[in-house]
Amino acid sequence: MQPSVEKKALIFNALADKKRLRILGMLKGCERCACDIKDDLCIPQSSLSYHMKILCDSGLVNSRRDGKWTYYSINRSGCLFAAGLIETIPTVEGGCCSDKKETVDE
Amino acid sequence: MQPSVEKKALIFNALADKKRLRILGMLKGCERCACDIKDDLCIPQSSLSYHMKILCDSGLVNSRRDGKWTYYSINRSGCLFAAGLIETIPTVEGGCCSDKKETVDE
DNA sequence: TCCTCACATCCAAAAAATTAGATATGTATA
DNA sequence: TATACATATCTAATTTTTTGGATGTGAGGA
Repeated sequence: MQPSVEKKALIFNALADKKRLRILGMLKGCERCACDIKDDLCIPQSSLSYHMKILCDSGLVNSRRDGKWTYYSINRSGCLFAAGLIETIPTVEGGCCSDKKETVDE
Repeated sequence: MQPSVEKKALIFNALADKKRLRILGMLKGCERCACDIKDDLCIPQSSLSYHMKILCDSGLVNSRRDGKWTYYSINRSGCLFAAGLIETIPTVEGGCCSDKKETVDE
């Protein structure tokens, strides 16, 4: 079953920001702590926290507390889920719009 | 090669809005004219035009003029491209962050 | 040509997202 | 316990996005 438009918007909104896309790029293949990301991006700590919350709430990023530090990493299954949402955009699952033929590409 | 963060943000931003997600849902499998979408969504014509421009500029939707009407449809290759962008979020292509091992899921 | 229709664009107001300093919370260390 | 540190949350200001009426454009039809 497809999630609600609210849930989808939450996920894609997390991806719709240049800073957050850079953060995801920094998390490729490796876990990183907040201060590390903050230094690389040269943004205030409160701003980093704001963006990390959006990324975590979307399910695209995991967070893990270790003592004083918070480590972030890519949530692979969250990313696959999001990719799947886009892949199904062109597909008709239940039979919409009065059984018209599917559109051809260009 | 990966597109710029600006280009990625443009694409995901198009998907990050409830109205635009509903529009994409309406275009599943069939082409629709602007007035048709406007009536279904119950929004002013200028607002619909605004959202359709964002969707077209992102490459997710095609537009076709036929006389007085403009028909919109899903751009399948645009959607596949966008899905691919998400799929590659967890993958390391060039070897980033000092050769650390890739993170495991959860 | 004049008129109407479908749609795009313009513009100012409203709403939402982002920023960054201040403050709060939780953890380790002395 | 007192302190320092890392991060989360709060808050107001700023920026960006969205809205919707007004206007412009281009395509038919009379």
